[in-house]
Amino acid sequence: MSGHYGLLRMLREQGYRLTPQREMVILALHEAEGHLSAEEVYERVRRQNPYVDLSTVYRTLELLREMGIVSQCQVNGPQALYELTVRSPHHHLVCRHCKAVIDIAPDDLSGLRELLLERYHFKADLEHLILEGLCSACAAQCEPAAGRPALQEATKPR
Amino acid sequence: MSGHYGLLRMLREQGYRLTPQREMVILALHEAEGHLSAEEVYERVRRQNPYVDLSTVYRTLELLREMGIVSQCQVNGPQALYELTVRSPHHHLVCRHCKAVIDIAPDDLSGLRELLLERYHFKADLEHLILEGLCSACAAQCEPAAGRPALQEATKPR
DNA sequence: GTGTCTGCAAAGCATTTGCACTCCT
DNA sequence: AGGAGTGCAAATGCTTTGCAGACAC
Repeated sequence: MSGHYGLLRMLREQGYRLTPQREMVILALHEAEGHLSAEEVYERVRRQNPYVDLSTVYRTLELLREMGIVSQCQVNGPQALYELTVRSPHHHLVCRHCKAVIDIAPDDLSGLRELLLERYHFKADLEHLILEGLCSACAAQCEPAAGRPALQEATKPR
Repeated sequence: MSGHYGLLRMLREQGYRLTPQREMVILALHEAEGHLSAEEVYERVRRQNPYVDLSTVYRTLELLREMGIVSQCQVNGPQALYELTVRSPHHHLVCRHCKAVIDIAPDDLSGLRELLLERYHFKADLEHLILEGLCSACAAQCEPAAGRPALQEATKPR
């Protein structure tokens, strides 16, 4: 797919109005590299037209999500992140301690996908996977010894 | 595993204080069948001691989450849900079409765990994994042809 | 005794909503 | 013309935080 015009047409075809605000939101998502928060979409839209309101951005993102044009995910914290669903697959490892996000290659999950397909005949949607755990730094800091679930050294009580 | 006493001991061993509030939070989670929201933990704790504060529940849940005793997930809406990680390991494949839940063996994920550890030095918490996708029946039924899940027919503009 | 932990109250943040006006169709 | 869509402002809901006092150690 070349541009965002197809997405704009989809709005029309489904009976929604094609407003400048909606076009700017779609364009912002289209030009973005990765995920954007509602606030980030808002900022990008504002550069084009400072009179657009944040609530309009939220309403538009919700509309696009319902239509399946946009996917929404919660990576860290309360803030939802949005992205065009036409984007290529990507996966994240999120450290439960320092909150770092590590991107991993899609190929690293192909083994799991095949295993689930062969053994359970299950077609897993691994297009947008988020796995929690400990990054190397936090693991070294928290689990110098072998213990299964536990932290060994006291992380300093706050 | 008999009770929640081991978890209480873990707090002590890691240098945290063992308070009645923390004990009640752990007990509430231990007695719960599945996931609980912070508010639900709060209500259960309140039945034992009406003077406990909601903020204490939040602080305790955050502490337990950092320690890996509790897992946190966002299922629907903004509200986070909590659960003891010892409940696990339970892995599920959830069909996005028929909602069927398929349990899978923990061993099936050991390959992925090792891969993430070797390649990214990331200690993944795979104790409680939920993967979405299509079960064999629905896959045959729904996607004989192309990939993307199609958009629905025009939902009526509100 | 010491410093962590708690209750209380208030703030913070992301998101939603009511309403009158705008403007796409 | 008419109603979907918007801007504005205020509200909502969940979660966090500052602080003084309480209590586990």
